[in-house]
Amino acid sequence: MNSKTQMTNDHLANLFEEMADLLELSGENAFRIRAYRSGAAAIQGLNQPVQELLAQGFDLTTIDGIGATLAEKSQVAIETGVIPALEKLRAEVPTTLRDVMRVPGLGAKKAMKLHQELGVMDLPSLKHVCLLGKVAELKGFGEKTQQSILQNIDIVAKAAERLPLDDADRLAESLRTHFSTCKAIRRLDFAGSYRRGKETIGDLDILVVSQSPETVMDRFGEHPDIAEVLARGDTKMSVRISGAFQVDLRVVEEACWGAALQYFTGSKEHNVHVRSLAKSLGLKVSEYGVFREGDDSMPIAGKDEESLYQAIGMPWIPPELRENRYEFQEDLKQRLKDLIETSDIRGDLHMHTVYTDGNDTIEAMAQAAIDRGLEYIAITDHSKRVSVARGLDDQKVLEQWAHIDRIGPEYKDRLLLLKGIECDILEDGKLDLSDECLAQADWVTASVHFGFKQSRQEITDRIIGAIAHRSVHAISHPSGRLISRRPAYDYDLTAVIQAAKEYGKCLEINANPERLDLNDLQAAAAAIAGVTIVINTDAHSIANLDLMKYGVQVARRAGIAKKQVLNTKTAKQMLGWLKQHKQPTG
DNA sequence: GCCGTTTTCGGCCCGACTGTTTTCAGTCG
Repeated sequence: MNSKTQMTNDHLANLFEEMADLLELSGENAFRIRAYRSGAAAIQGLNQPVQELLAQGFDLTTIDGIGATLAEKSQVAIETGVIPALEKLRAEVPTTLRDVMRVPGLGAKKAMKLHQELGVMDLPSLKHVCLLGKVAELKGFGEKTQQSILQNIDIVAKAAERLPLDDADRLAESLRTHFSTCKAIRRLDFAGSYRRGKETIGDLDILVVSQSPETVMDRFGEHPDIAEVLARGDTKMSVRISGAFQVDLRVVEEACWGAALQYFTGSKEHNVHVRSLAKSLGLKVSEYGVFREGDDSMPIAGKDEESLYQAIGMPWIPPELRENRYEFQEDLKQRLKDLIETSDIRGDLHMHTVYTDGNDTIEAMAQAAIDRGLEYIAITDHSKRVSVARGLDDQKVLEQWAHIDRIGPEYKDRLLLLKGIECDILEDGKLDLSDECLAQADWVTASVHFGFKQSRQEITDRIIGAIAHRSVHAISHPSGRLISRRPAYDYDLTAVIQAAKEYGKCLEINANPERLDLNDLQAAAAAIAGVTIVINTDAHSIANLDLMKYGVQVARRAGIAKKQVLNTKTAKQMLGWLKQHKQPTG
């Protein structure tokens, strides 16, 4: 990597994660390993690239979890593209052993033992020695371990797959229904990253109150999608459902429901902080409750989450914020008071109809919006460059807007119907429709759908050019990523944010679970800079209008307040905003 | 390796489960 190439925060964090893995394989001190992992997490949690921070002379050691060593290594990594200590480790420990230690049931110690005793280098050579029966002969291993490795080795790659939020919702619903007939259950909820609203879910955690864990686990085992029971104890059971997805069940006593829910909701980093905080107050927090140090007999809190947080001097923290990012900062109380909720949303400013690639008519979308309690929507079909979607040219979009003008009065007092367009930002930086046409729109959101391979500068210039255009109100799905399918194009988000701020334009959180674009960190950066956020479904059908909650979850995770989101305005306020942002023509 | 209204040294969250042990290490979350 040369100095002109960007070193993203993800890339830098990955280097530290690799350091941690290789140190772990080398048998290093566990706390040193943890330091690299939390350093990686801290970097991933930043909403501005480290490269930019360094260029501004920012002191990285002011970041929690980054000390002198990691700051120094970050600087070197960004300047040279490599970390010398990591290069040295790579020469000593095969980096492919990282896959081996990810096989369920194996860890660093066992992976290293397999390497040293049997010459295992990677997953294929691991499979080979298992099939030869050599693993079972190793001290500390056995027949069962060998069998489990063989069973699990092929799902290592698949296990990396994470469920999008809507799929996770469907699975959770199916499980809830499955358990609804189980009378032994007094209380049931989902915890983990699902409850925190992370953009993808790695596994699902179910928490249950019951006097009869046996009955609940038996019922769990009857779910038709279960491929394998991974573990079953007195209170805890783990299964793998079809594919590689894992679901964990934990049965707890009513008295420690809150402590257990808090614990299993995580994040791990949040919990470490909570427990440290407790410890500093002479308390101990576990999934069984809050205890006075040295006295495990009687919990002083933990029946519900509120009491747990109260015991450590904190207000209840919404799950979306539990990432050890902003929730322990001074301004928490104000932040909680203002935090956006799905019920704050009054309009949706990005959706498609049968005019292009949507499934439903304008009238159907309008009625569905009314049914969902929205006060206004903008119809924003594609412009002509998106030919696969039969995008609209000047003439066709004017026809559509005439259609909206005709039917608009029918919805008077029920729904404000805005004439909008999702206008492509072309490869040459121009917009896909004429200025005269765009000037007649109520709402213009601009998007990049093509030319993803252009240079960072070119794409950045295209987006900023659109932001500067007098008819444009917002940029949709600003990064262009599709989760698990396509990375974001290379562009300068910081510059885009600055331009949006300067021109008073909005940046979108696209609520489609495949996009969630901006993501939580990017949205936080935009909001902190003072950019107005708009949360839209990008619906291509009536049903898609229900995706709004996923976009709101992103905003909540970003700590965004109701007032920072454009479409929390009432219809009247929205009209006022549009009038105010109408640029003089000519 | 990080961090500090008890600490610049000496801590670092805590418990369940499995497989291999004969009292526990490793793994997982």
